[in-house]
Amino acid sequence: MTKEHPAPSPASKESLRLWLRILKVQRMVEGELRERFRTEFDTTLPRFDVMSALYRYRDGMKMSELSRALKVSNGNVTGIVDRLAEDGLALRVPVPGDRRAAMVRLTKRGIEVFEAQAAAHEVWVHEALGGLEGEESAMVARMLDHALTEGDDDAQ
Amino acid sequence: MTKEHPAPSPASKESLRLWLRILKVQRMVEGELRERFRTEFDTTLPRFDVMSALYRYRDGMKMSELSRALKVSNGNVTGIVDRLAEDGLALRVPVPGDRRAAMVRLTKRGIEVFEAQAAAHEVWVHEALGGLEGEESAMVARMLDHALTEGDDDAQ
DNA sequence: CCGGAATATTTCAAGCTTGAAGGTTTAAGC
DNA sequence: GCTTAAACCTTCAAGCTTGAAATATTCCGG
Repeated sequence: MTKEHPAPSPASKESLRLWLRILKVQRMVEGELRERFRTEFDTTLPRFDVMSALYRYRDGMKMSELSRALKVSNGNVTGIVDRLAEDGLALRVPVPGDRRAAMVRLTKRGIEVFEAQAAAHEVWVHEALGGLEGEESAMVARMLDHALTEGDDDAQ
Repeated sequence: MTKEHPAPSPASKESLRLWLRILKVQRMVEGELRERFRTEFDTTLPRFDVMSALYRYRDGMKMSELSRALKVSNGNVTGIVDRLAEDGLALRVPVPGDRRAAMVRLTKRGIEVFEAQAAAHEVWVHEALGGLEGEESAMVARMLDHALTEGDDDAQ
């Protein structure tokens, strides 16, 4: 019996399989969340992400801080904040000592709206990912972190 | 079936943490891949995805099959295939018995180009996710699958 | 054969995303 | 003080994405 394994199935194949799995889960969950946010709150995931950051930093963030925190481009944040401001959920406040910068913060209504959305979001995520028991869930999270320790330079 | 509801530190928090971890890995890897595809092949991930499907189905796919396989909207595929066709990488072929439908397939050059891209893609993914040894990688993949068995109806 | 339902695809508006370019304002070196 | 660099933000073009509406074609019951 010749033990002739076809193509030594290199480690890169295993990584590829993992990557496709991650992508599949991500797309499925994100699709679910997008649909829910759209129909139940008439909003989008990017808006929720921005509001989430602003909720954590109640005193406000500069546009640049926001884009760094969310790891999206500068120009991207501009448009999203524009729309949040139009809807009265966020607000641009001039920075006293610096006429270039602007602080962004949630309005009172923005805070209320976000809290409702965040509660629903947590439930939705759990519904989508509930297939893992607490211990497994934590383990997967840990291993995922470990997966990109190589080549990752700004862990958070 | 397994309906637990621990009050203090609910399981949903654990799911949320896992979700954020998945998102972080996905964004990091996808960002890396996008940058590489852009600079080294002057293409995009969505284009690569479409070509990948067409490479698997050498005889061609209908637009609707394509959008179902990639799990993206109908209208989405139209634009991507348009651009691939403009670049001479893909081709629309009329279906004999049905004047509504069109088969899409890679051109000879499309096949060559895709093979080069796919080889690089595999390496890039491994570089990005290489932090896990083969066995761990397989385990995470398995658990991720399990994570959404609840509520998942079209596994593939 | 006719008319409506189903299928296949495109078009469209709105929003997200990036990378690059532009415009201000501030900081730093000399 | 002046000049140059840096920091901050916006604008822009191109592409992706969705959901909904519009076309076109085929299928099917009667």
